[in-house]
This record gives sequence, C-alpha cells and structure tokens, in this order.
Amino acid sequence: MSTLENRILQITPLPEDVKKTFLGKWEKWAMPKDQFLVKENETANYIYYIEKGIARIFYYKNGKEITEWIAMDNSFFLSIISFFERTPSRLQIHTIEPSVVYGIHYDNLMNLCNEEHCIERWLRKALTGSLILSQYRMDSIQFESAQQRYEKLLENNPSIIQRVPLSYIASFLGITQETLSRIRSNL
Amino acid sequence: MSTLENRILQITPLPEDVKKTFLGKWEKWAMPKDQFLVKENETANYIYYIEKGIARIFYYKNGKEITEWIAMDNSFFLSIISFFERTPSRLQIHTIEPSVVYGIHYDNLMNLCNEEHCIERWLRKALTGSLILSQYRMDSIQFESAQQRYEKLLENNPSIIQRVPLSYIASFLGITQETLSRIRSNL
DNA sequence: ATTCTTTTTTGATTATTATCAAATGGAAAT
DNA sequence: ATTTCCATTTGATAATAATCAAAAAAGAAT
Repeated sequence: MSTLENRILQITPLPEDVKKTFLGKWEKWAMPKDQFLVKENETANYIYYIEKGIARIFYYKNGKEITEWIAMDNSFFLSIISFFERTPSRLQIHTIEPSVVYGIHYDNLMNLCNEEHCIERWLRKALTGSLILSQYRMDSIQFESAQQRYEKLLENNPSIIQRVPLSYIASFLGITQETLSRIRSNL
Repeated sequence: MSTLENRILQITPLPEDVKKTFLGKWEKWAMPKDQFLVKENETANYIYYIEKGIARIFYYKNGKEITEWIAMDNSFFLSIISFFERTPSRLQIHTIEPSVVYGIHYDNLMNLCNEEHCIERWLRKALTGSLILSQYRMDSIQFESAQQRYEKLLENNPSIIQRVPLSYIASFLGITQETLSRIRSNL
C-alpha cells in the first residue's frame, strides 16, 4: 500500500471501488529543488501530498517573505483560500528539496465529492483535522514565547533543522532569524 | 424566513425537503445572561447559532482566562475540538447578554450527514469557511500590532465596545487590558 | 586551495507589550 | 448620599523580540 493510500485511509475508510477511483485521480510528480507548485496570483488547482522531500508555503507581507507552512513527511498541503474560493493565490508553494509530490485537481475532487458521498465525507473530515490543527497553532502563536515554539518544533520534527534554512524556520515560527539564532545559542 | 434558515442557506442551498428536516433538528433556547452552554471538561454536544445576544468562548491558560472568540450577530460557534473529537472541552462557552440561541446536537448532525449527501456537503462548506477565517486570524495575530488589531475590530464590529467588557476584548485581541486601555486613550 | 556568495551569528539600540501596583471612575445597594 | 464593588485608567519598570549593522562561518565555484 502506498503512503498516500495509507494517509488517505487514515482520515476515513473508503469502500474498495471508490478508493480505487479516488486514488486514480491523484497525479504524481518527481520534482527538482526550487520548483514552484503554486505561483503568486495564479489560482491554486491542487491539493498536494508530499511523499518525500520538502515544500514551503510562503507569502509576502509588507514586502517581506513570510513562511506560512513547511510540509514534509507524508503530509497534505495546499493554498487553502485560493483552492476553495477559486481566487488568485497570495500564497506561493515551492519545493526546497528534490521531492515526490502527488496532487488531485480541484475539478476532479469536486466531481468525486458530488458523485460519492463518502468522498465528500472524506474531505469534510480532512478539513475538520486542518481546522483543529489551526486552532492549536493559533494558541501557540498567541501565547507561547519564541523559545517555547522553537523547542516544540524540535520535539515534533527534529530533522527540520538539518533540512530547512534557519531563515525559513524563523519566519515559520513568527520571529526574525536573529532571534532564532540567539535562542539556539542560549539552549 | 428565519435568520437561522437564511444563514444556513448562505453556506449552500438545500432541497426543500432536506432543508425542512435539517431546520427541524435545531433546538431553540432563550437564555439569560451568564448561562453556560459548554462547561469545562464536558463534551460539547452542539453547534450553536446566536440570533440575538452575545456568547463568549474562553479557556484557561496558565491560570489565566483567555477569551478565544466572541460570537454575536447571527453567527455560528462551537467548541471545535471537543465537538468533533468527542473529548472533554477545554473551552467554555457562556452568554454575556440575554440571548436567543439555536443548537443542533452532534448525533442529529452526524445522522443527517450520513443520510443526506447535501448535509455532508453543507458541513464541509461550513468547515471550509471556518478554516479560511482561521487563516486570516492567524495572520492578523502574528503580524499586526495590537493597535491595528483593535482598529480592525472596531471597523468590523463597532457595537462590540458598548456591549462587551474591556477585559474580554483585550484578551480576545491577545493583549492585556492595560494595553488596550492605553491604545484607546492614544486614539 | 582560494575566491565568491550566502547563511548564520553577534552586538548595540529601540519598540512594543507585559507585569505589578495604585488610583480613579461608575454602577448598584443600602 | 454614602458605601461597596467592579471595571478602567495611569504610572513605573521589566521582558521580549525587532531593527540595523557588521562580523564570522559555511558552502559553492573556479
């Protein structure tokens, strides 16, 4: 069983035939480093799954680049607002390592959602999970110090420091790279 | 057409018969001020809709009360994690004005989701909307100053200062009440 | 190996907000 | 009207992290 299939079924089980149809809609790409999956002002057409490698989601805020998310290790990611609202994406997504990425197109997903109740349910459950994650992250940003957030990140994802530049990690944590550097030297 | 019906159909249209069944599952309560809808450590069983009045969602973090959300003006609210994961709620919800509140029970909603594809779709779309809101709020907390956040709140919801105590608003904005008081005097 | 470029660290200063403490103001109760 | 209670404001100080500038370290290219 592929890791994608595994992760999909973790969200909710699907009957054999629907599972096959659903899996068949996921396209697979091997991508070099620094390739863009979503560019600014283009409508995001895919929900992605990263099997190997790292993708970074970022955007510009007052002329500065903000890393919104770092996707690695068999996880889903997308430009949420653009994908669901069908509007030009403020977020950009690019690989920062050679990566193996799967994606399902908006039209295919929506068609399946209409045809198969259980795919609609799958998407509903996936969104519920995202929303819960989002709640936890909000709490963390609002009430934990930069140091606490860094320590938690290391706990949950130790390999990230070896594989992702400091500046991206700092931005993802919502601090400057200077502050992150100081946190590291104090530890 | 009731305001609840209106808000429900704004999320996605529903066929007449399903709409009737769905609306029939929403219970209606007239509540005095300071009544609890969700208590700490109890599993949250309802998604709520507030037609009139104000409900406040809060929790304890390091012994301090944090206001997570203030619901007013025909909006939905719930203790997301507890409701969907069926776990004891860290969040508490209480009215801070006499209020008219509707609620749909978890079991009823899930049964309808299973029976009616379009209710599953409705919930999926509602969750998508929440997730998008959550993204905007995260950005605001992370990158806007306390003053900017307060000004935005006033713009979007001018009546909130008259109706909600300063301490709740401050906490909702992620600042202390002293800071909010100073922001107000500087304006 | 040496140069060039990028990333990370260190230093000094400033801005923002929290914390602790006390004073003021306003509403309700007697 | 006076007391009591709670909410809000003001003041002084401390903590956290940002900003600006420069140095050091690490990688890549020749």
